[in-house]
Amino acid sequence: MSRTRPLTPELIAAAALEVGDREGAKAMSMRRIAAELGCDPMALYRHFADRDALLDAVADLALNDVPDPDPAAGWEDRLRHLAGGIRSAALAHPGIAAHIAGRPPLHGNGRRLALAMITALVDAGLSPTQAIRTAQALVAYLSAALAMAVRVGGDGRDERWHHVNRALSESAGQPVGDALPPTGSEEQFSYGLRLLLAGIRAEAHDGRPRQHGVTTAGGG
Amino acid sequence: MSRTRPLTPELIAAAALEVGDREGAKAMSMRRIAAELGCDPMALYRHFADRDALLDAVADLALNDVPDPDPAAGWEDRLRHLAGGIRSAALAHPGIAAHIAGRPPLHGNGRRLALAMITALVDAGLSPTQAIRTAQALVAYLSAALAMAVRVGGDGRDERWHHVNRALSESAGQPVGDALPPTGSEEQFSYGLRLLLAGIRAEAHDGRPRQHGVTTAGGG
DNA sequence: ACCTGAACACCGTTCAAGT
DNA sequence: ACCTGAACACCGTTCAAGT
Repeated sequence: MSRTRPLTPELIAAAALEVGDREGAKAMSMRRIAAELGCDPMALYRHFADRDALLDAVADLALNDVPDPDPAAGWEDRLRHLAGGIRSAALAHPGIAAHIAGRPPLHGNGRRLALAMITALVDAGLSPTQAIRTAQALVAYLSAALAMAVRVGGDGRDERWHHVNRALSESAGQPVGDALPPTGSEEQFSYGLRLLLAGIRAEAHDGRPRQHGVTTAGGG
Repeated sequence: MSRTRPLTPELIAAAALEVGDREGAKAMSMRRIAAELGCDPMALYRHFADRDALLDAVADLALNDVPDPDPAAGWEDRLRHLAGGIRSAALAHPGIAAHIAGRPPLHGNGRRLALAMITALVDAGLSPTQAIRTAQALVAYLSAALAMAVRVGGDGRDERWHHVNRALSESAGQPVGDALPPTGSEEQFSYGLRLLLAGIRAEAHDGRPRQHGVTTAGGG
């Protein structure tokens, strides 16, 4: 296509993302991406060490759309907005969602968002060390929850998580049926996030002079 | 090797797990597994619909070693033992850990362990619906945390998560350095689990007549 | 010196040919 | 009827040959 411009990492990542959005995660092959750009597959290796490095860049590009949280908002709201924004990005680019997942937020947007999380956690009252550990736990949860969400909602080909709900609810002694929000839903996602936020509140109160009670005052 | 026996799903899964343990996740190809068994690659398709189905069986086999928790123990200890057991299984079979991760616990050991989780959560005071939603959140956290742990500890080839700690702690304003337990460590894993357990306690108390206080009485 | 593309060593899976 | 393996349509990456 754009054989005029001189082929930057950004151009390559954008082409790869488009291929992924259009044809799914495993269509993002070096050969397929090169074809999209109208260049030799080997030309990509001049800008990325290997396929893994290229996918890092694609995952980061997909996070461009996630805004920084409003600094005036409370720490819980900021974390919720970050999580929601990352969820939206993952659902907007299901092809790359699994990669957003597993990759360490070393550069660019990943780093930006991880730092925003840590800032919010420090504001919650955690020490820097606690904040980083907590951010890692949050990233872990987000990763897998979004991978599940995309699998289920993506193109409908993986309904197996729905079966889990059904099978488990039967075995649990009570037929829960449709009362249970489907795996990958916004509601299921927020539920897990709420558990973590409650845990963070507890952690924050532990290291400080005891507040007057366990409360949800800061929450939304 | 064992060309005598008639090639069951179990035999195939065992051979695949051995290949994965010995040569890593991406060595578990249909062709390589067939070679290990001394049979035609196509013979595997008589027992599994496709590679994905075979890997489901391998992931489940890897969970054979995870024991049921002591039913006499408190619900928190049971959850901790389940999480610890799954962590051990993942570290014992790093080749398959990423697959233990993403797969719905529909059958066999996955289902067994998911039910044990749900039972513990119901004993914690959650409704069946809450218990299932919480179990999904726990599975999400376990998945990604173990995938990280294996990536870092596996064969040393992915140290990037360590760099995250270093980079983030610098940016967070304070050099945290070695005070921070490494990503993938037992300590980091337990920290995230602790956050979730605290969240579960809060959730359990919400729906019921208020206990006399927030306590860790049931914990270890 | 830089770039290219043929070649290497693989894949998962289909399907027609063998027993 | 059952099983086999050649063949199809791909991979990521190396490396020697071209400009």
